[in-house]
Amino acid sequence: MTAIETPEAAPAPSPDRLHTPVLAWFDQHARDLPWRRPEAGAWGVMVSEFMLQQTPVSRVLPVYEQWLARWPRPAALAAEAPGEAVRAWGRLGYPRRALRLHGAAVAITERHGGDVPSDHAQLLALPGIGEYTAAAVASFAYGQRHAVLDTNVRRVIARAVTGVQYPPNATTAAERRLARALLPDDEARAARWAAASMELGALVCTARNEDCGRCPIARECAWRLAGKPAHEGPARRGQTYAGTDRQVRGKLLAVLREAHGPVPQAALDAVWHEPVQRARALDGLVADGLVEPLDGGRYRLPSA
DNA sequence: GACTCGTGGGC
DNA sequence: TGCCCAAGAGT
Repeated sequence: MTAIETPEAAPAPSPDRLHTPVLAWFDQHARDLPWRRPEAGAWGVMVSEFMLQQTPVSRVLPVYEQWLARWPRPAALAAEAPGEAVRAWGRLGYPRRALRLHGAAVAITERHGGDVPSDHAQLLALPGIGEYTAAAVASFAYGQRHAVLDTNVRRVIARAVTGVQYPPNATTAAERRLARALLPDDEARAARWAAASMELGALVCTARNEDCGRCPIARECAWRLAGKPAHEGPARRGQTYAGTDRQVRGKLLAVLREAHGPVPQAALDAVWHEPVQRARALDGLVADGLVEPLDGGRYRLPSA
């Protein structure tokens, strides 16, 4: 019978064949980021993780430095008005993160004696900390063994192991299982692997224009061995922005951030022409606790 | 699960 | 130039 050459899925590489090259690559190419230095401590790691949610490193760097200089410990931030956190957040985006980081600092001060907890469940219970951030802090700050599944790691696993270009839209149980199975047994090595696989996704195995020529596991990569087939299925949801409530909220909050005191309604009305959407956006900011209404139609960042 | 929630830079 | 993306969390 005639053998027909059909594209066949490459076998998934064993974990050991991935760990050593990726860890060696990380030794040589890891960026020197301030939150990776020993003096950052768990608080520095935690602050960086909040800021890095959906935000590029280059934009986080300056804000991170100012933040840690001003609030070197959770208790220092907890003693401030939440509006100060929102103001210091600047233009990082998603300002509810600032509010949650402040709330987490308050909770750490009240419940944990001012020290960032090392326990995964206690981290997860803090505002603004979800599955990823809890694992990241426990792993990066405390050297624990956790699957740290961020967008970079998910993409690396999707390609190197599963053999597809992109991971699913939302994290699946299968991905969690796979990530756990890939974790080195040794705790310190597992923590190192978490950081290394994330860095590989950030620097080499990027969403677009991946650089397989610099990839330490190119020879093991199931996706590359399969001929790098294009992503199948529905396109991932694009994020529209222009004209949305988010844009209006951003404009409103920018005015309040830059004003050091109550702002009259008229100053807010000036940033968006359409009154219904403008009012809805402002209501949303108030409901979120990002804006505090005062008497006389004035507004300011939250004082408490 | 589907949506919302900012901002800016790279291609 | 527009579109895509960036260390997610909460509802």
